[in-house]
Amino acid sequence: MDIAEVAKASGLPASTLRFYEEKGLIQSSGRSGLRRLFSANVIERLTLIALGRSAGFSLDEIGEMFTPEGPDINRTLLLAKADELDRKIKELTAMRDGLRHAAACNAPNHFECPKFLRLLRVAGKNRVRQPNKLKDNKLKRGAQLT
Amino acid sequence: MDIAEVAKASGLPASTLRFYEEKGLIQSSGRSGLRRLFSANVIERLTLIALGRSAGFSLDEIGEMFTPEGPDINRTLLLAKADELDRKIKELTAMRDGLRHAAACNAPNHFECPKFLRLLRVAGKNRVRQPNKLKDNKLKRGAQLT
DNA sequence: ATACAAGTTCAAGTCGACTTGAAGTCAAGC
DNA sequence: GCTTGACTTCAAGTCGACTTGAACTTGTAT
Repeated sequence: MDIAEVAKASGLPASTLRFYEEKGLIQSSGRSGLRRLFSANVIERLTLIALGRSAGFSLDEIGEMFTPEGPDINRTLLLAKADELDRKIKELTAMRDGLRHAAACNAPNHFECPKFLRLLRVAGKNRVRQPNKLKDNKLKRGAQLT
Repeated sequence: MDIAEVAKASGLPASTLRFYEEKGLIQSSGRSGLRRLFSANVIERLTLIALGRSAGFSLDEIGEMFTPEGPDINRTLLLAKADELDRKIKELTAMRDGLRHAAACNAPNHFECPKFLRLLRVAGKNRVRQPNKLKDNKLKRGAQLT
């Protein structure tokens, strides 16, 4: 298949496919002149990648999942991610309930409402993006598995 | 309080506090020379912001929530976000089950396993980041409320 | 009075996942 | 034989949420 066919079949723009190839997530089976040729199984691979993305994996993590030979899967990583999802689900559930409560509650100040305060405690655990400084720090990916 | 106290109390770096002020999310109550002075209620405000972030709001959305006068809350937006969380929770749950299954299942190829295929369908709905092109498009924020 | 730690501003950098643009290559149809 | 349109490469741009750096000012302790 040429890149346009893959694009159509996968729903991804050609630019993304080139980008994924460059990152080593997929590979083209050859060239016809300059043009990439893909074998049909790249579609499966892309589906797996989409799955990974929507489960919250980064492209690098997904890259690590495909074992050196063949598109197999790192079970440990999978289970770790499942546990992570479990935690996130719990948090989001509390968050959702909290939001609904906040919308309904008419305490003059939400900080006086015990339900709201409980919500804040949950929210606190769920911090988003800040560790920018540990860069060449090495443990980054290892740390969460301890 | 000066910025260092707020930083310590909130757990946020001073740079973030300045950034939030510039974005209009918090305000300093005055200056002592050059230095910002904050009143204690900025902590509540920051807590609310943290809450919003961890519920998945962008800083701009959070900005919209604080009604012009006083740190009150836009209930419609809150409920809409709660519904959104509901959807995400369902997806993540399916995803988590799917991951656990994928780790356990030893079909030679996951694409032959009906459970896995069902998972893929769910994953498909949960697309991450691509609409970069609708920029001056106007409806962006309005669209999700229709 | 002077040092200096801690504040300030403003511009630029970072991170991940792509997208966009410019400039070039090439197979196929007229 | 020449245009055309789909492909190619490579560099640079984008988006959100901050962080970092350089150059500067100031309150406080000595």
